[in-house]
Amino acid sequence: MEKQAVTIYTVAREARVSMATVSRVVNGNPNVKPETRQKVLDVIKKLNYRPNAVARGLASKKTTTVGVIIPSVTNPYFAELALGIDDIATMYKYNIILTNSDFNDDKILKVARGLLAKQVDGIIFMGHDMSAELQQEFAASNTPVVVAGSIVNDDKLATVRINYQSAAKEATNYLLDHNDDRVAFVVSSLDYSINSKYRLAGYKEALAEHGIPFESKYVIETNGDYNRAYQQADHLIEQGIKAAYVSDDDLAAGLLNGLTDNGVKVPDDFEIVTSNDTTYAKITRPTLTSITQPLYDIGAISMRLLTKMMDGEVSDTDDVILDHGIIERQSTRRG
Amino acid sequence: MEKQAVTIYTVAREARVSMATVSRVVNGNPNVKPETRQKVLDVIKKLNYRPNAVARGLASKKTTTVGVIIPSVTNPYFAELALGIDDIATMYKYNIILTNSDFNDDKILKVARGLLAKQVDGIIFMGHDMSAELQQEFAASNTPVVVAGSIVNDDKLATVRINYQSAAKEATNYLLDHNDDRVAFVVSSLDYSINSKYRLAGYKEALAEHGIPFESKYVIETNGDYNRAYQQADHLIEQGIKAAYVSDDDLAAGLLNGLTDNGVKVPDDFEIVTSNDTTYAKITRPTLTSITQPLYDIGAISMRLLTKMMDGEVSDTDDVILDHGIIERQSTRRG
DNA sequence: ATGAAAGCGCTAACAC
DNA sequence: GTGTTAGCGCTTTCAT
Repeated sequence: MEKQAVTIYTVAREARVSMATVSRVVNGNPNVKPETRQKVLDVIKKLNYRPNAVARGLASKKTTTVGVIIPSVTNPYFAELALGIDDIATMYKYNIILTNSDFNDDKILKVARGLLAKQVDGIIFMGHDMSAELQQEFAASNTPVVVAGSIVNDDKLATVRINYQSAAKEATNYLLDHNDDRVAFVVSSLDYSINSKYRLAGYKEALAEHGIPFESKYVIETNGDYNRAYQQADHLIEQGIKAAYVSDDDLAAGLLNGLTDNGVKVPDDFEIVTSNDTTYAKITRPTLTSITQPLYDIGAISMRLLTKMMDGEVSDTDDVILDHGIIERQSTRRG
Repeated sequence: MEKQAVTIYTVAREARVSMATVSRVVNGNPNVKPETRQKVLDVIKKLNYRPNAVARGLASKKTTTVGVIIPSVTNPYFAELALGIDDIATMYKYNIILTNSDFNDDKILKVARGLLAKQVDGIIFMGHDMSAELQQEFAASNTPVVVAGSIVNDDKLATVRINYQSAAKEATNYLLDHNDDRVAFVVSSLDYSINSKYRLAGYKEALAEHGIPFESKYVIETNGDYNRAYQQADHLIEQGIKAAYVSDDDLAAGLLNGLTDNGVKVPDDFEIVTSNDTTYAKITRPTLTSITQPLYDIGAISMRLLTKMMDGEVSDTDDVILDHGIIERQSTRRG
């Protein structure tokens, strides 16, 4: 079991210096005479010495590791956010402990505690709302946390995102402008404040601007992913719905395919605008008109913000709101 | 900076026992009198004590963390493998350090070294081949490694996968049986032995069985992902190709959409069989006929095998070969 | 059943 | 510029 046969001490002896000097060399501390440094470097190479990050973490109280809580790696929205997170983390030499939360509060709490036990230097949280226990856990830990790509029920946490309310409003308006007066609001769940509070408000604003009364039967909760949305397609048809603003590309793809497979022509007989402009929006046929948002950047900026917080460079936790837009594709009619 | 104000020592003093006893309680060691255990438990709860995993890792030389090297989280093939890995890891109480490798050898080497420095107990490697340095790094570390969902140029490593050669052969035969005598072999890169050695061999076998000579112009390397395959569609058309066996769903989706957008009817004028049966194969229209393989299980079994290796329960590293099949969808003609 | 004490491999004062 | 010396918070013999 001599997994770590060669330690800083071995190197020190072999190079005839103290372990402190070896430590300085390894950490790039300038207070080392060039010759000494070279001598140590030679021994390190010769012995193939590798610093033990665990020991270092214990001594320095920094693990250069951040925890990332993600609902699902198979959802392209979160996967694309993760890409930006990962790149910046790599750039700043942080490792990432990635934990799937499945949108399950119990699991989230468990993984969060695990992350804290591992002494991560910071946490990126992806997900739509937090249990009271989780909020408390984060607050008590005084470990920096940033919420990426969502807005949650805890305004003490920094978030990096777009303005979901105005995005939803614009998407709905776009549909309403096409003389679709029966526009549905399709979301995974109204339990998330991002949907029930912000997107829904945007949807209602657009309705109001067009003088169309809000009808709750046009609010659809899929309570699931692609397949659930697929199955609900005929339900929407029965309701006489002619268009939909959808909160997630996964759902939009499901709805689209469900409609198509039921003989409904998109966009001629039904229009769809989705929210995240992920690969799903480009792979489907017809392609999906979508809110555009800089997914990669949201991830990247979240991570960058976190590095600043971990370095104590930033105290205020103002939200970072990025610009969004809308891109017209084939799931909506022109003009 | 009293991040860890309460340590095992704090608990010990408060409970009027030694830290050894607290350690026993925390670790479920039976050699503790019930009353003592309860007393300690009470103090732990009262102080909200949480064991420091870093200190524990240093003392025990086990981090209960495994490293996962993944080419890309946004590729559904790897994302679906990751799902199985994650579930079993959670079940066995391991955390996962997830590192994106982008199929880049330098980056892979760096992340692998980072993982080893962090003293991970084991590594799951996803990717198609390994540099000599990486192989050496793994060999020298005596950290258990299992390769998930591929076959690589290092037969000392345990792998969990399907038989790629016979899968490719069956897919090609399926196409050839439809009287498509101009069947292309489309892969990302022949630099990977999974493609150049195994899948290509299967493709050639099928050709031989049908008495069709192998022509290298029917071998297409995309050197890229969805978009690259999309762009190559017209090139395939020009070559007079009528069908294709594709090594990755990402590429198959790109090819399909490229063909469709160029006015080529799939499956009437062109047939496609893809390899991984991921969500992509179900989301496209037409849907994609595909080799089927238990992606989730491959991930899960890889992780389970790794736990056994980490526990020293297993020494031999025989490959685990799972069954594959083929599912007919809309990208091929019936009969 | 419990405690004392010696590390695990490293960082970080502090001294010279 | 370099060495000495305490820890970091925990596990793990070894006694008792």
